[in-house]
Amino acid sequence: MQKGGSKTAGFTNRPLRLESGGMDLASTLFCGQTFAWERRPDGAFAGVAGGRAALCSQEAPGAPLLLAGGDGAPFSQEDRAFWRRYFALDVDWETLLLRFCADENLAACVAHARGVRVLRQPFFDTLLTFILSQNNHIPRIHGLVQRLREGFGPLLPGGLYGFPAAERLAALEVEDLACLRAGFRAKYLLDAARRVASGEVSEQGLAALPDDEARAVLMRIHGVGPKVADCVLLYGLGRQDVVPMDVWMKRAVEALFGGKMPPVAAGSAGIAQQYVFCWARDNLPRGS
DNA sequence: TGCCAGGCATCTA
DNA sequence: TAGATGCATGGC
Repeated sequence: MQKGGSKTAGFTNRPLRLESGGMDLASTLFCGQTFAWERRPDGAFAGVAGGRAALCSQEAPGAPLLLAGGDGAPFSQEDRAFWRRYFALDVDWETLLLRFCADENLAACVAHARGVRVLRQPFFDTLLTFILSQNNHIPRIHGLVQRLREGFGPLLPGGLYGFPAAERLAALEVEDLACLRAGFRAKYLLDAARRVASGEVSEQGLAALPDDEARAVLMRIHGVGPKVADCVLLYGLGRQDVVPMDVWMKRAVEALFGGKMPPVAAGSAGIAQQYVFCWARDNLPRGS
């Protein structure tokens, strides 16, 4: 993105500047917690969240974020509040990281990925994404999410497609999703959409429940097990004390901590796991 | 060309 | 109730 006014195709309005609080934008967007962003040739990142599209760039890790929207209008206060919340810019990360660094091994993970932040993603977007992630490669998850958005999501200003609404998906049949090439996951998407569209599962309802009960409600959805439920709780509902243990995290925890995580500050175990994950992905050989 | 992926549902003993 | 197996597809 060019300074002083984005001219990147489709994103034409005046950039919104947000202090990043030490965030490394590229690491954050590509550490495996979201599949809704793509890097453009000019180095900026185009992505969608909650029915909004944005082009986001950063001069260097830790520098302010510059966001451009696609409708040509200035960002509203509501937009500003949305993106600040999405990027978790209201969190005191330095204090949190200091707490993590009380443990020697976890400190090594934090040092490896200090600029990674846990995003606050929209609930339904996150649910769809992690249903698609099961038993899948990260590159393929990207492709599935992209086909889902482009096939069934709304066209947003800037030329990107948002995630489809639950009501839109709920009206479809499995055959309608054949274009996704999602395999057995297609019926899981529809079951999730129908339960959300009917109100049986809602962000507000889950927010009112303790972790265990919220997890149980999510696992009523066909295709949602403990791992997907925990990822939705962590990334989509801001339950930062849940601990999603995927393969790489498990390997890293075994390699670093002898099979169990060190004690971390209450309310932040999930975030600590994200740092462990980044370390594992970059330090452990595939298939180990 | 074959293995296997950031799981889960279903079957079977 | 725990362990084994199948699932669709495509990256590597």
